[in-house]
Amino acid sequence: MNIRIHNTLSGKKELLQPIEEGHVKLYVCGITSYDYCHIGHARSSLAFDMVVRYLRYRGLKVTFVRNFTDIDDKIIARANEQGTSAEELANRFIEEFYTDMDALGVDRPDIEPKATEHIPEMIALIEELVRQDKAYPSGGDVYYVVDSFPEYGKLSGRNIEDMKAGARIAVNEQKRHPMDFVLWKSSKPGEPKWDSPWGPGRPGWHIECSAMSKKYLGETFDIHGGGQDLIFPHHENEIAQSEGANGKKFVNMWIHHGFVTIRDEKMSKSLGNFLTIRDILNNYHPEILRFFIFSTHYRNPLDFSESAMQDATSGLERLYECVAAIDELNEQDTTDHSPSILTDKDGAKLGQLESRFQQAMDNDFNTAQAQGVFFDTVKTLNRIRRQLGVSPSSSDIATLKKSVATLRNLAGIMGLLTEDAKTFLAKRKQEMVAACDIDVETIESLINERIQCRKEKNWARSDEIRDELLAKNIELKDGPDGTTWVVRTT
RNA sequence: GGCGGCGUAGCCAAGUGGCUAAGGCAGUGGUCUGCAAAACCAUUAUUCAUCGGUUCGACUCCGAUCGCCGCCUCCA
Repeated sequence: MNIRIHNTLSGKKELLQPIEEGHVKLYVCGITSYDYCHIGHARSSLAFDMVVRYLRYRGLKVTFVRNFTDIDDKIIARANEQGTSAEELANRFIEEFYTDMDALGVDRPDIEPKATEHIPEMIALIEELVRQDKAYPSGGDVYYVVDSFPEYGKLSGRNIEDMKAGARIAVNEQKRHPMDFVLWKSSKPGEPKWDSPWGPGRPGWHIECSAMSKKYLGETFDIHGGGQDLIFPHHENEIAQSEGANGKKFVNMWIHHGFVTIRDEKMSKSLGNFLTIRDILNNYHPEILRFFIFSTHYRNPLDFSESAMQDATSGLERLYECVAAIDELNEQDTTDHSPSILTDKDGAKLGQLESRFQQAMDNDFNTAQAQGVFFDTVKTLNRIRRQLGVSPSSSDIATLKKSVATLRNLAGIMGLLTEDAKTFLAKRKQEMVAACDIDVETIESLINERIQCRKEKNWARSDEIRDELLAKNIELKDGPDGTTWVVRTT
């Protein structure tokens, strides 16, 4: 096995070599639960869902931990706005998160720890840092001594002096050094609080991941992931905390995915270009969103637009059309006597489907390239299917069916082609007809009228019917087995 | 200002120094069709932002320039 992953720490692709043979330990930073999830969260969940599925498909055992940040300033502020408790608000949006994840078909991680359920572990870690003089209490808060960790900045490629020069850090009287960051925050009246050796308060944001990853995956583990915006300061601070306290390397490989943009700008509420997962799923099938997200490599920015989603729709339908057509081939109609029409080249192409897929995915989970392999295969399958005679060779049919089974299996790693193809297409068609100004009965009666006209060679009326339907976005297709119709998508 | 990334056909998007620069959408020609559509076949980048350098050989490595984006404050 030769899985190579881009490691943010080194800036290079490195061979995945789990510390424990055959067992990958993965920690991903989950959501802060104070609002509905947006399409960027969807990308994160889907990317790591794909990573885990692929590693398991490759025969590795994966322990996947993804946390919930269920206590922090934003949660407290939002709870106050809504006249509710931080706990109630956080739990409500965790439920909403699960609703979205289930709709997207994202598998649950093995362990989903919540920050509020690991306060003792965090306090223990902070105490250890204080004991080693790598942290100091100050006015009820506890701060990390950035100067105690010479490698501070190694993940994000910056150094303490440069950052001080950046001067975007507000001066805080409590801190000895402006880059020192908070491990424990004293609570103001009315805020949620836990007892600690430094008085009542709550944990700082970064400490939870250090504490929980240590508890569930150990002091050193294989992969830590998240969005690119977490590199600094979140992950940088996690490294400082964990390596400072444990005296060991924290994480071997760091995976960071890119952003989703809208009109080439990062989504933000102030710009009003903010789209939630449920906004998208109201208009698009979850597999279309998955197809779109996996059409670009996970580290690249991904620009959301209606037209990009339309492309994704066309692409996914093309895959499903191919699968549906081959599903429909009847093995009863075959004969062992007919010669195979497969060329050596066709056979080779189909035979290489899985290895080409693996080659793409082994190379830093290149889903875009893997999708290319799917389409390449579909092209071959379509061509062969089209060339089949009335009584095709049973071995050819078997080859087609086997290829489709493989295709489905591999696409399933990205959560694609998971539905029955015929059902998927029929459902799509139904939804689209609903959006048209015409019903199925009318369409079919017009088609029947047209069939009659065509028999009588009344082309004028025949074309008139076709144009009439086309005006309502219904497109007719005259095939050897009669006339079928589709809803036009433009 | 510091750090990181990106710039490949009309659009989207792969490309792990050397074999034909994947694939999708759109376009064009053909097969099919009464004519179409769909499907299938063929075709569409002598060239990878620009300029230099390393090399027998660079889209791929190095440097500079231009343009775009992100992080440096909560952020997927």
